[in-house]
Amino acid sequence: MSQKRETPLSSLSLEGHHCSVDLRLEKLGMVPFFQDLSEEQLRQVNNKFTAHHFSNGETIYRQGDLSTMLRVVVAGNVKLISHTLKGESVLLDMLQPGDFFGNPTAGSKDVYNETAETQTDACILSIRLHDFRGVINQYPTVAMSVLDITTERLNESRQRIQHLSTLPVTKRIAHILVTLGNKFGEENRRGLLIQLPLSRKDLADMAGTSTETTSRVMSRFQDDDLITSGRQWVAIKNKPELLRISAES
Amino acid sequence: MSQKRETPLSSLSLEGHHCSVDLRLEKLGMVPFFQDLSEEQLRQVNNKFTAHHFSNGETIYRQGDLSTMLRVVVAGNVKLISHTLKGESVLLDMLQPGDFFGNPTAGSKDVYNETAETQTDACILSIRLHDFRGVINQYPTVAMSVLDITTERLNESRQRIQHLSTLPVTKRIAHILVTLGNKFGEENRRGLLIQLPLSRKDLADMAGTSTETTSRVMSRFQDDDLITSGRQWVAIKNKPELLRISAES
DNA sequence: GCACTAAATTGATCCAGCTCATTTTAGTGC
DNA sequence: GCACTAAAATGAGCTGGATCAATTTAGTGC
Repeated sequence: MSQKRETPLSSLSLEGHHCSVDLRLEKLGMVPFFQDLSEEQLRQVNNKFTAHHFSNGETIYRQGDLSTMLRVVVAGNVKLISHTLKGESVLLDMLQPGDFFGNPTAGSKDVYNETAETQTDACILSIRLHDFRGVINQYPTVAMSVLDITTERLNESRQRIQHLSTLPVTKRIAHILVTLGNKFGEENRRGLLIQLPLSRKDLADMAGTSTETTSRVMSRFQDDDLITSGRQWVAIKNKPELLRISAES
Repeated sequence: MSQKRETPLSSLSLEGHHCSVDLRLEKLGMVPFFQDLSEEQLRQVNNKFTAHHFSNGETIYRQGDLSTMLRVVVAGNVKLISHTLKGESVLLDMLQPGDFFGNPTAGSKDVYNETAETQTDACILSIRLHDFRGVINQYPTVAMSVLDITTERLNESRQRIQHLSTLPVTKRIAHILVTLGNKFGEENRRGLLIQLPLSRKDLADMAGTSTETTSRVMSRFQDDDLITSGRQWVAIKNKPELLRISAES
């Protein structure tokens, strides 16, 4: 494990055995919507889940696949991407341990309308939708919690619509950086490092713009000493100023 | 009621008394997420609701107001608008009888992050969030149904993000027209009339573009005989072609 | 039928951001 | 330390759609 690493990102180096039954129960209790369950209840729910390890860059499911499972990130990061007919991609969400993904209420004929791809090595739990529906029916607090999270995501999504409709690229990117900093940031000698492989392309797909434009904006931010960045990583040096930029009229 | 009406839109002409207790119970059973309840259960739930009549153009609540109620459209149309700092508006959703709005899981300190405004005369039912939470806990099928609808809205919202990020204005507008046609369309001698006051500004706020551009696009569609339109109304004459335009590569 | 008004249209100009093409560089493996 | 490669940066030119300004028109009230 003494290979030279220049990236400031800490590697997960998740081995297969890290994604085992042992880890599951412990982690499942950390998932927001299972937090209110008792140990016994948790153990029951846990039995319905299976764990899988994915390497960096693997596809978990593809847009258009039949939606049969609900999944939960236990370790690592997952990105949800929606692909256009002509191959452009839109990055819908970046997930963290504890986040669920897949359609919680899909019927037997529904398909995923996005592709899920690991952004690091990752450990993912899956439960069959049928079983999850059972859990929801049995534990109202779980249902409430899932509804909570989904509503929150809807609100975020609507905010993004607003930004795409009304803000110029610079502000959109500034806002995205601040959001990512809040969600994935880790204080560090370089500043607030976004602990996540994050390319210009990823940012562009989040901001709804081209990589070139993203690169130009990032260069400007770097010149103004608001960020530092290298390949696939970004650290925020001046969050207040970025926030100001994203919100100024 | 024999006033001259040139608009092809049928007016609701909803009087106050149309929005009364009498109407409530009947309508409440039509709301998707109460469909599975028995008559007795429905009556109980019904007691928690209060009915209000709003005239065309009234504001039901404002972005930033404390979120205390969940609301359901019984009659008429409601639009959800998000306002920018500098007064631009984004039309988030157009609601129909049966649709709920307001934040179903808001905590005691949450605020609405959009403004709700009637687009016609309207009858609206309200339930206190606390009471609604009770209903959800008591009836898992209601919780499931609300989750269902919220998930569906999230998916729609994400599709819109994709369109804003990747499609040119013409295709976005074509797609919006088809969607509105499917949701609010009524066959008519003019074609598929969108039964809803719908200005160029409304369309522009949905498509994330300017009224002028929207007007130009609509003029082109009219020249190509895809639509007919007047003030605040649009009828679709060739849906297949609009659909083709919205999806072509 | 006529006058009135807000909605819609149309015109002209401009620029933010896209596209295409090329060069530079950060990070890795050896 | 050096070579290699994919990511990032940069340049130049072009265009979709915004903006500003003026005109037309649909629908209503009288």
